Amino acid sequence: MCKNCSKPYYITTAIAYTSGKPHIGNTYEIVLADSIARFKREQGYDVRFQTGTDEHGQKIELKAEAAGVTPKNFVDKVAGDIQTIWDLMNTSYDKFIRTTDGDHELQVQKIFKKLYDQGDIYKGYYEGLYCTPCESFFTESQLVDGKCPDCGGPVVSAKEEAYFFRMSKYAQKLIDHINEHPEFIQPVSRKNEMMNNFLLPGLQDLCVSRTSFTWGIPVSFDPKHVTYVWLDALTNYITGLGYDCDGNNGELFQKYWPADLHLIGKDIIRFHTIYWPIFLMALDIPLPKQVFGHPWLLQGEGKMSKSKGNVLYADDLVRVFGVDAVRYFVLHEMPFDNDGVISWELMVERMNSDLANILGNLVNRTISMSNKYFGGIVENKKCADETEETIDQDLKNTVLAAVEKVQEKMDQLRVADAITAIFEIFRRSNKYIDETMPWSLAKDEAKKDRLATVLYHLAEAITIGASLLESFMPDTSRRILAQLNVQKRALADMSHFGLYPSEIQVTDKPEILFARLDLKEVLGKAEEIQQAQAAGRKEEASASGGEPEIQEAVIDLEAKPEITYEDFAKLQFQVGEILACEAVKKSKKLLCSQVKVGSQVRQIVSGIKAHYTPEEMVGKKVMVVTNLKPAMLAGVRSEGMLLCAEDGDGNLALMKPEKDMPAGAEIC
RNA sequence: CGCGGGGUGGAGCAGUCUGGAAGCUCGUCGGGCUCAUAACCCGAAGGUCGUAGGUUCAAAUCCUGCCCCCGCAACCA
Repeated sequence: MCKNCSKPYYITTAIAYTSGKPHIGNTYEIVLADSIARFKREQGYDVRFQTGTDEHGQKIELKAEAAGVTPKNFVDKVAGDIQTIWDLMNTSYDKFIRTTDGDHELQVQKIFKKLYDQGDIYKGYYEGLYCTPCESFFTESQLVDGKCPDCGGPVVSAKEEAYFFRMSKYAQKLIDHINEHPEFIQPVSRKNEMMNNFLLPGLQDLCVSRTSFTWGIPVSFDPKHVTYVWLDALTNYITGLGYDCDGNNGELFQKYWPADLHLIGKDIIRFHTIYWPIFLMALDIPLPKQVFGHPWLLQGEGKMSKSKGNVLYADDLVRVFGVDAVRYFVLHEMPFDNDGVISWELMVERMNSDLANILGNLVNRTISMSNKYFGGIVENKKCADETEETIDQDLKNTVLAAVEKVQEKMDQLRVADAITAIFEIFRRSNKYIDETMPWSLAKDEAKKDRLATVLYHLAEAITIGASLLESFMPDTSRRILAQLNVQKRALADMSHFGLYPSEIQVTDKPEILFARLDLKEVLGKAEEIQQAQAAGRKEEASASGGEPEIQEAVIDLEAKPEITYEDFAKLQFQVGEILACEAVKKSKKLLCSQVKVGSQVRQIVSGIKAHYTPEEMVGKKVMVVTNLKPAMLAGVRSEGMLLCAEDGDGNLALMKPEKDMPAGAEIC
């Protein structure tokens, strides 16, 4: 009877990198996955939903060092924070895997060994240009004027021993698979991108080990190497199910693999549609059925950045709007294959218009009328004359059509469209109230049965709508159903309108589901949150006392190591006069100035195009570092550096002498 | 010619693959209603679908050139 019953469905998100707190864009992915997982359960599938954290790598090693803790302590903290946010968002994952889990690490080692033994992984050399003090490799194109882009020091050709995966061996097989399974990469537009840019030109072998850092899973047979990112991270999808390289796979693996859906950000599609399938082929494991690269959620007012203090975090948003409103927002506002926009203004608009007005108010007015006219008893009197019957039928049709449409859209992973379809029910219900005018019926005792019928239809429509809402706004769904005093309607029972039990008593105290918000107040809160961020969440010691002054943003920089006077004396600063200035062609940020310093004129390139026009640069006397080694920027030689002050928003101001001084004057 | 995404009424988007009367939500204006969270319902105004060409009986949709915006990358000396 139930065609999907106990049919397994395995869905995963990408594992979050534990280098810091995830912002709303990261959080979007888990909420999206959750809504799909919940809906699949609703459809009768036996769902397994896995998420987790990616915890290795040099970046974490360095961050932990900077924080003065061990890498393990560092990732324990961040992974905890991430899981807390996932839980706050009410996501129904079954497994939270961490790449530092013992069983994962063990399997990664075994997989590495197996692939090595069968010849897919070979030992070679990572060749490149190496900067010794930075302990980093660079490619030719990364170098700046032939020097290390980080420290400006010399680089030498060097080889680092490393293990590589022979990608080319499986390329044709993968190309065939992708061609034969057009649904494999979603949205389809991404498929061509992968084919044309990576697969067809020929795959390069992938470096899968490193010796330059130690925070990773050691290669069992060559412990100075640690497994490098993708072989470690991607395998979480199988190790989390109890995959065993020796063949003793756990029950979960047998039941749920291959995965039905890997939900990931569009930035890592390449790894999931090329490297991951090839690893699986090498291990002789079936490929996942579908990889969906979702778009990004972008901040309305420019790019999110920590220094601007405008990064949106789920917990901050939840404090202002509530969990379900934030879920609604990210799900609804995110189109299928374009990036979505998020801003405080848009969230307030959605909150007020959709959630408070259309949904919350509908539930509220319906329950209020039931109480007012029938003491809260909802009863289907099945009373309608011919014209009334037409109106009723249209309501029913709309509701049943929405049920169909939601399923159709969810099958295509078009979550935003599915939500829109649910709201069709609520919109139509509001209209139904106007068409039937219950307050008018209530004035005529003879129309009592018709009135009861109208209210019954509303209760039924709302029950179906609220039940559908469970996948997207679980808590709201539960609260509405509780007010109507009914159980959630199963999806399988939604093909008929009118299953709401007759003579039910609804609540006599309708609760406000979503209170309308005042935009100004919300923007005020947003301001507070931004300031808290900008202040680095520092406790403001002098919170009490003192007169409020016009506040200047606090900027605290990470302190650099102390230097000696000798160090300082190596620097030469002079006043320079800008004689001419023009934009550097083919560059977005650079201005090229001719600067008079003493008797010389030197050419200096600066990344200040966003802040100064070439015209206003001319004539300025500014502070110049004159003994900096010349460098090539965007193909233009730069012989020094103009000094600027930079505020927390990235605004720049050139440093000028306080009194007029001749070009060439030493600054000391 | 670095890679990619995009330019549709005031705002945010759909529609483009598979040409055939320009759609949705919000906002604005007007009207209706009063059960309800000043919420709900109806109507209207507002777009030569970035631009210039081309193909076609027909182009937002296909083709070509150009302009602009946004990510990434590279160059923030």
